[in-house]
Amino acid sequence: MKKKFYITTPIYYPSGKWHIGTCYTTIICDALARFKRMQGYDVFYLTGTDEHGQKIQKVAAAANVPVKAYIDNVVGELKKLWELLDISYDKFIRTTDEQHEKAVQKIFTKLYEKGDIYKSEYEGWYCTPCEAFWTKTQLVDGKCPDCGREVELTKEESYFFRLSKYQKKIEKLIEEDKEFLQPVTRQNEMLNNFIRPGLQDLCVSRTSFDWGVKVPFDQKHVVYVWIDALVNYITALGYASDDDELFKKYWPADVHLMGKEIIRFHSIIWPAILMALDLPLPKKVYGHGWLMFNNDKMSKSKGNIVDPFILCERYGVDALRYYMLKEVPFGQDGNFTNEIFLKLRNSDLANDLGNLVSRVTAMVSQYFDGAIPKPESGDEEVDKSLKKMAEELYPAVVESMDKMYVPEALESIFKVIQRANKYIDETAPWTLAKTDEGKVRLKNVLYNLCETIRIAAVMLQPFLTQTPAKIFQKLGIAQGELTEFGSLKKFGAKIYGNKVDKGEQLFQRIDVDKELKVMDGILEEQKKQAEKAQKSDKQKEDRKMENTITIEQIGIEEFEKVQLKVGKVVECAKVEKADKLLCSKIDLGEGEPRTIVSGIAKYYAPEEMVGKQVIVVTNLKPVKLRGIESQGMVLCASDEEGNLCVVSPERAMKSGSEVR
RNA sequence: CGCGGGUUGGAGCAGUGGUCAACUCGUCGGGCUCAUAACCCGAAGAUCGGAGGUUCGAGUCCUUCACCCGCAACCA
Repeated sequence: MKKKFYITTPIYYPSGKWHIGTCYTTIICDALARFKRMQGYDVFYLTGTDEHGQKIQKVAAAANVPVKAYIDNVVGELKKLWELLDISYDKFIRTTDEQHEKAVQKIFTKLYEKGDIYKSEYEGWYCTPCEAFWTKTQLVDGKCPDCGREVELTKEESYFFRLSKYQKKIEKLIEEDKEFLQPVTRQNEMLNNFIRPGLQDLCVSRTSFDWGVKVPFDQKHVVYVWIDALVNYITALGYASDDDELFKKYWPADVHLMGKEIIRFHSIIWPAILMALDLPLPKKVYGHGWLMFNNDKMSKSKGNIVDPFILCERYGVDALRYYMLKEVPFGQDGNFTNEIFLKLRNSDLANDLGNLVSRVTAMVSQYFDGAIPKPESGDEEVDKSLKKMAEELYPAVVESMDKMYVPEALESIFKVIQRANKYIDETAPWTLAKTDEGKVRLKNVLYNLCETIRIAAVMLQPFLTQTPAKIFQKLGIAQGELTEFGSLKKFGAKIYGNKVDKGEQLFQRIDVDKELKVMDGILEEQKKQAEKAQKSDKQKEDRKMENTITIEQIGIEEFEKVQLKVGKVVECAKVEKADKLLCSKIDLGEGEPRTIVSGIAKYYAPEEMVGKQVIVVTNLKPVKLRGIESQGMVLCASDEEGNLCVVSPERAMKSGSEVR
């Protein structure tokens, strides 16, 4: 029986437009999946979308579209994107699939019956600002241990997963199974930051929104993301359904691949859920780095997203796939810039690979009338060296791929391509062609080159989806035995006699400077559109808010409850161990200046604050922030990107002046 | 001292005690003319963040300082 290989991407959240960062994980998984398939594994490659939750509900409401219709549209685009990028997934799961929803309910019920999910009734102390529940023993002086504020006996009942129960087992798992969480640097991060300090039971239901899977035995609750989303990896295989053949066959997963931001959930919560279900754990959770754009985190609001559709249309799918697979050091953050993208496409794909194929096919046409010659004489040293490299390529790539070092695998392949280019210089076919004796030798040379190209093309198939087929076509090779890994064991496939077809260039060279300007133009256009869209979204959202949530109108007497005064900052210092906090002493004309902590350290230096007049809410309940009691609040304006600006009186006023 | 990572030629990076500090891009020079102004060869360019220490010997180990970046915390 074939060995199985089950690989997954995370399920993506369809709250907006898809961009190049979305493609990264998926392309890597695709390359791994294709590689394993070619190796003869029985591969199951899963991807999909996580479609529940409050945010989706809101976004859809803002767009004034029924939730499901909204999602269907976005998911449709995602599927188009995967088609464009030749993603060979075996299943696309949506958490709104009936099978998934039913299975989630069964899983939830099972965990509940087992006692690993319990209802927290009236014994949870809830800190509203922290959105956190605490047990009585966790409270400090009856207050939130996090922020020191009052907590309330919550009226919102919730279901909890007993994550704490699995703490020891999770700790042991990560400490002992070094293969489980990769790269290793994440292991300590998880252990020190999350596991050892103690795992708290996890709230796994909500009543605050209803776009989700209903808790079967308590309809006003909706299953929250942890369970709903994570279990997709098993429900997609039919776990807890009538037909669990796939589950029996493929579980446990061989690799869950994801971005580093969600490692925590996959390495802690997910195994705990599986333990609770008495199921085997995935063999590996691999967190890769992020793809940065011009060294900036990809963000939609900045409008700096490269549209993959445009990139593929202009430069080809393979160029994009190549970039993703080759340029980003695995496990680390990578950078995407248009310039590097274009340069890499030129140097590797056009110059090395494309040009090699071009020059070789040209010579076969010119010297042998288009038929690949059969070698007649023995090998010389150069031949041996070339052949050796070509023959050693497959094992080398396997080794890299087993470690998931995709860039390294591609590097090996391109080493061979470069070696072939060098081989042409060393053998100088154009000189050989001039004499009869040389022509005999020339047969060997050109055959060796064609065969090397064939080998490289076979190896490239998991990574590039268009180019290898084009190369085979140029060499007159039909898809079949000679395009499979099995044909790589020895150099010398029977391709002589094949008619080559020079045809079109594989990759047209690009004038980088010129093209960069074009791309800047496109980006500029996108930015404008993004801004426009944001504005109209905002408007829609605002309108919606008015209709539904309606900000409560207040009378003047309510406003007067808030006491605002002008104050002057007399002292200001950074709060230790806090990035965002400044602690100021503010004179409010009360004799003693007040101590007020504000989250503006990112925008103001302490010395810059001293002497400034600010508006202070003076009758706010004091609150402890990082151990300092803050006796009020400094008013600030903030935009949607979070930029802050303190509000000052337009002219200097006496400290303590009232503001109304 | 919350946890972790980083600081190596113009850029990006490899290198966990011992030959000339590797590779890619860029720069400069040369070769070739089959090919997509491409390909091949060669050269220049690094006191390996600072200081101290261990050692016969350190980019590599230890101490310390500085700066950068994640994660966590924090934003009344």
